[in-house]
Amino acid sequence: MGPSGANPLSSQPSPQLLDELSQFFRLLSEPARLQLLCHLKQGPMDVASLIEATGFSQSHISRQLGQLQRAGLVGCRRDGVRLIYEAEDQLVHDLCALVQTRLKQRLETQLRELEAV
Amino acid sequence: MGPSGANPLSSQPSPQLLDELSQFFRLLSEPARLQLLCHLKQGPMDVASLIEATGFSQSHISRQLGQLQRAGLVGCRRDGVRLIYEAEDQLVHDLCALVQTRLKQRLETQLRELEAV
DNA sequence: GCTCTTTATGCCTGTCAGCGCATTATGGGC
DNA sequence: GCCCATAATGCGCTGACAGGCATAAAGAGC
Repeated sequence: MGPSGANPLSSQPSPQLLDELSQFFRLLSEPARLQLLCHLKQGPMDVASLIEATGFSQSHISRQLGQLQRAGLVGCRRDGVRLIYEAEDQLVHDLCALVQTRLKQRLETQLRELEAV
Repeated sequence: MGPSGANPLSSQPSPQLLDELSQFFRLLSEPARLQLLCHLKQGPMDVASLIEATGFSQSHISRQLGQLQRAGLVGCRRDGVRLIYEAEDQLVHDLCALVQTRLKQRLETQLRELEAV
């Protein structure tokens, strides 16, 4: 492909794209949010359960869920007086799996190098 | 699979894993680092070129490259007096491509919803 | 309508990391 | 050996954001 190829990341991506990508990754860079996503992956949960499961304050949970919702990673519906949140995107799980595999490989490599000495 | 299944992300991941995952994503949550990675994807580059390409200070570039190197995302070799850095991991590109596809889908969905009104 | 529960938000503080400047350390070339 | 170019680090400033507390908003049930 040429120097101005259409393939997005082959040439230098625009600052906007860089920003959006980094903002997305930023969402996943916080253990608390990742934890919420992991809990929601088990199935829809109401806020009270998330508070109990994580130990965070209600305001904190609410803010983090708000961020995740604005990014489209979670959705919510009402059940009576409660809000039931649920994960809406398989992508996060896939990303985590990829990264986890890599972390594992890296550790194994380091282990082998240690043994080689 | 059972409640304590071996499949890592199906049950609740350990705090350590959560931390490592989030730390990895944190690396990608900074436009400057993402930009460096994108430049290096084009091929190995020396630091001076990276400084010129990005406009960041030498100290900043050095620090960011240090972080990326410790994470194994870039490597470097000497060429005379200069250090030539290069991307060492395809994973970042794959992750960015996945996220970019999702961002695109999301925008298209929003567009359709607007048109539907 | 009012009340009570649940969720969202305003405010505050502490912490952390980006970023540049100035300096030090490192390593090639003479 | 010394000098010079290049990269790394100490320092300080600043902005962003996590996180809790207190309060406001929203909505179900009466």
